[in-house]
Amino acid sequence: MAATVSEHLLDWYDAHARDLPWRARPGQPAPDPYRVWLSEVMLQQTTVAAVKPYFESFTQRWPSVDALASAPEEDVMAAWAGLGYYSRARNLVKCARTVSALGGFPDTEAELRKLPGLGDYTAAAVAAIAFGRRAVVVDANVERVVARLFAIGEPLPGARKTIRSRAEEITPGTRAGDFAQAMMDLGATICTARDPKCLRCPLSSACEARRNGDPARLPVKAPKKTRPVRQGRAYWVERDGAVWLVRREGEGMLGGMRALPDDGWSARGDGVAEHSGELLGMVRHGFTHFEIELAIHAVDIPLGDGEWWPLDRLDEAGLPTLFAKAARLALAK
DNA sequence: CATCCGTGGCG
DNA sequence: TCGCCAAGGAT
Repeated sequence: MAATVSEHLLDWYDAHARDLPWRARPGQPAPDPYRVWLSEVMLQQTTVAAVKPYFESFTQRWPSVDALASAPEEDVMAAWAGLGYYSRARNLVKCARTVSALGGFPDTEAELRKLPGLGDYTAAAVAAIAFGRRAVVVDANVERVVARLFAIGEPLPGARKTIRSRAEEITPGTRAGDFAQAMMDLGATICTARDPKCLRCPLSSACEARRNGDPARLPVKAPKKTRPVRQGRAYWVERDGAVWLVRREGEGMLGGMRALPDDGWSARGDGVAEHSGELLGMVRHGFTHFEIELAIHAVDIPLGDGEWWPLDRLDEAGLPTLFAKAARLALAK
């Protein structure tokens, strides 16, 4: 019966696969491992719609892993600005340089897993999609589909072991890459979190949750904590058509990204001393585990270690969204 | 195992 | 309007 699930799903995929820029077109040879890897990293916790324009610009600017490996890190960080989870961009550069030095991507799941930024999911996905390996690819889509297919009521994250074992059982020996992408397409378009479209699902007849009557209930998740609201200040220092920008250090919040000087609200210990100046306005922004209310103050003297950035090229600075909002506010005054 | 780490869209 | 959610990884 396990074979039946993958066969139904692959048939459905052959007819309904989404046409995505990182996928090989029908008739083309296997997809370029560089493009598979790049897309998989960009897609970590990020929607297809958000990734598309970044994937296009990255592959145009850096067509190969060697090209990316040769790029200055700050150029890559700036190009990543707005996509979020900036440790991905830091690891992207590290990984590209490692792979370039190796002469290419390793072609096994175990070797891929050793590269920076590739965890269990991405190593399995690249091994299966780019190299045709049989690998068990488990992301949030697969977790949802499998939890419903087998009516696994145990809440996440405790259910992960059970889900992985069920996913292993239905993963076919060949076309594991297509199978993985089919599961993700199914999860993204049919077996969605809020409103599963069971009437169009190729697996509906095998689905235990549907038989039980309430597939949308699964998978069960632990309740989330409410996000606290932090307050902070950022400083707008403008002189001769330029603004003073710093580059945030380290691996923490927005690490490696250009930014306005701030008072250390993100608790990284490298904020500048509190200054007062005209209050230009407030910016509110939500992060994963807290919200920030940022007061934007105009100040006359440059603060901290930074550089003057021409205002007419500010969009090229690569400011993360919080500071892009702050800049928009300041420039509108 | 829990926490940290962005962002934008959707119901 | 707002909580939830997305092709997770590192520590």
